Formats: sequence, C-alpha cells, structure tokens
Amino acid sequence: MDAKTQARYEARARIIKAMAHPTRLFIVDELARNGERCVCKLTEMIGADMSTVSRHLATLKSAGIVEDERRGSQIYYHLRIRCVLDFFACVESVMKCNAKDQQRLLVS
Amino acid sequence: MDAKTQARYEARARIIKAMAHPTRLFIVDELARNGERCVCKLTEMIGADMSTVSRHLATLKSAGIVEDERRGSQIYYHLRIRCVLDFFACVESVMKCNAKDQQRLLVS
DNA sequence: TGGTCATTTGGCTAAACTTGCAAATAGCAG
DNA sequence: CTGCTATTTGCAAGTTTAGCCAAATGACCA
Repeated sequence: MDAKTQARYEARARIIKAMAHPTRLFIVDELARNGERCVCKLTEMIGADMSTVSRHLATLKSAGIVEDERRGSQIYYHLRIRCVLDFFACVESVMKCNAKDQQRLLVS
Repeated sequence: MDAKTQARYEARARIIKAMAHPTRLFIVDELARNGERCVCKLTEMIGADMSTVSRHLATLKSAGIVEDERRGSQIYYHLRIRCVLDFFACVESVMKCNAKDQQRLLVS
C-alpha cells in the first residue's frame, strides 16, 4: 500500500474512530434526536464528569462531526452532517445478523 | 444513563470500533470491491506482518463484519453485510465538509 | 509419519485512549 | 472589580490497542 493510499485510509479512520465510543455514540444519537444540547444537559444525561463529556465533544468536533455555538453562558452542540445516522442503521443490521447466528447456534 | 441503555451503546460502539482503523478499513473496502480475499493476498497488499493482518481480520470477524471460509490451504474472508459501505459514503461527505471549511478559513 | 505452507496465538513493548480531580478560562450579573 | 456559572485544559493513573517475533496449530501431500 503506497503512502497516499495509506493516508486516505487514515483520514477516514480518524472520522470513524471519533464515533467509536459508547458515550460519543450516545451524544450523536441525542443530537440527532433533539437537534442540539448544551454541555451541561449532556453531562447530566450521561452521568460522567463534565470534563470527560467536554473531551468527548472535543473529539467529535475535531473530526468535523459536530459544531458548537455559544448562547449566553452555555455552549450548544449540534450535528454538522445528518448522514452519521446511517451508521446506526447499518450497525443495527449487523447486530441483528449476529443475533440470528447466535440463535442458530443455540438451536442446532 | 441506565445500565441497559449503556449496554446498548456499548454494543454499537464495539461494531464501529472494529472499523476504526486504517488497515481494517482497507480490508473492508477491498472485500467490497473484490468479493473475497485470502489472508496471504491481503497481507501482501497491506505490507504488514501476516500475524498483524490476521489479528485485524479476527477483530472484524468477532464484530460480525466479515466471515471466513477455508478453501484448500487458504482461508478466504468476505463481507457479511453490504451496508458497511454506507460508512464510506458518509465519511467522504464529512471529509468534504471539513475541506470546505478549511478552504473558507484560508480565503477569509 | 514427516514436511511444508497458510494461518493463528502467546508474549512483550510502545503508543494511544479514557477518566476524574483540580486549576484555568470565559462570559455575565451585580 | 468581584463573584458565579459553564466549559475547557493540565496532569497522573489505569486500561486498551497495535505491532512484531517466535512458537503452535491445521490441512494437505509424499
């Protein structure tokens, strides 16, 4: 694999890696559902330290998945691109397929 | 976030995490393009130790993204679910969006 | 049975990631 | 300016991941 190809896959992996964490996945899902949320609300929903949530948001932001916007004393985050939701649909079908195989193993 | 919700996001994250590596992304792309490949061929294309490639394949397999099949002395891997390709399309649009912002910064 | 080829696994090290606490920042109200 | 609230950053500890080499496994052939 030449350097250019390598670099292209690394760039893609960076974006996917930004989604590869349960908390960040929750955030994306929540932003998709609700449009936007401030850090404090997300922190409350997630139940981790606010500094931890802030770092997850920074990860998503630097990947270009979310954007932030200050309003008053709070900072609101929202999705930058809707299609990240396609991830969920596909992940669900992988899970469903896995479950089916599981089932088949139990039965046989 | 209650335990059940937490578990659901963890399960999803496991699948996405399996794709979150340049080498594994390359493998998925190659399998999508070519249908199937044996470990030796992938190893040759990637240019890493075969043991490393084998572990990446094991990661993809345990997430339910690929399946393996022995034929003769070689083991062939193929995608189990096509929709993982949607990931690429979305990742591309995130990258395109990022590039556009980059551009805007340079111009202004 | 012994040998060979393809693949996986064990062991180890270095690097990356996650997290909470405490301290720093930033905007806002008085 | 001072205090207050929301958010981010520095730091340290613990956990996970990636990679290579060497050894083990598995299928196949002579």
